[in-house]
Amino acid sequence: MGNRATDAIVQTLKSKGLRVTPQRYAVYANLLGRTDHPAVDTLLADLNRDGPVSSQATVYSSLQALQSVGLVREVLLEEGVTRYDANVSPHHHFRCRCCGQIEDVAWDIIPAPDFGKLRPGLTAEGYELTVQGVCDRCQESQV
Amino acid sequence: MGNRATDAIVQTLKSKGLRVTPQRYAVYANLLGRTDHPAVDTLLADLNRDGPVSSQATVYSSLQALQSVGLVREVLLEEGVTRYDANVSPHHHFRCRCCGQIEDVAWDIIPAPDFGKLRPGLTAEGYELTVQGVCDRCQESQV
DNA sequence: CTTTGTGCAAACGATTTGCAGGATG
DNA sequence: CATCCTGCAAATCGTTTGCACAAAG
Repeated sequence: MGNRATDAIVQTLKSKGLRVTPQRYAVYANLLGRTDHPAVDTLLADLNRDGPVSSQATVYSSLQALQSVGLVREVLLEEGVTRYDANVSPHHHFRCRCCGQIEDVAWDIIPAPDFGKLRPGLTAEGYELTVQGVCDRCQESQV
Repeated sequence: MGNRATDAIVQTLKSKGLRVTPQRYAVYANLLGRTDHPAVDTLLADLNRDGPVSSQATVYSSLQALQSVGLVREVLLEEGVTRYDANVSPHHHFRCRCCGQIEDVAWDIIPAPDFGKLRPGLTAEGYELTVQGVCDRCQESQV
């Protein structure tokens, strides 16, 4: 196809020193196109929906490669599963306690923490907020 | 021994409708006595330091029972491990990126989030901040 | 052509489960 | 004494690893 978006992804991967393979490309492109921070099994199923694209082990290794160059980050909000996010700019997360769905929350929902209140000796480097609640879909089905 | 602290723990367990067993008591008492939010293997090793007190499966089931009545909560800050916390009053967490150590952070390090900035449809019920950084011990050993 | 990635299957570690015997209320 | 808990071992689930073959630069 050679369209702009495709090229941009290829360039990004190359600029980070990653070899561009169909599998790695597919993982990154898929993650960029969604904001629900999928776990590996979800991601893999989506990739292979129309014919085989990648294997489980390769998805794990692709994610590790992408993560090591800062194109992808892990999101830990659920027991037993690691989710992945291609949005590496700072943001918070909302998690629905019914369906487990996760979505992004604007960075300015809180001001910067007052790190002066940390115990002396601790050096803060970053922070992230997790909001728990109920999403609209679950709210309806509950009533 | 029948001292005050012991009785208080027994009363707490009973008041929540939990049967008081030596194993369950040991798990809860141990968690109450520490603030490092141990994982199950750590907790189990500590319990059985001086002779056998409980088994792995029982620790898991005790934690589940304690959690279901709100005496204990899970803490998810690390890949692959679930940690447990007997401090159920609201507080945030600090995690050292070097040693993985976790400690509590005062609730008032941030003001309440501006939930008006959430996407319409989301109902917030709670929130929690995670601060990442380096602890004093790691800072020294790094230099 | 040299290096790195892929994919299969086996290995692994944390957690869960089935079940027989034992303790609790 | 009926109910629930314990502990062992086997099962499960997400993730990692070893290795032979294939692809990328």
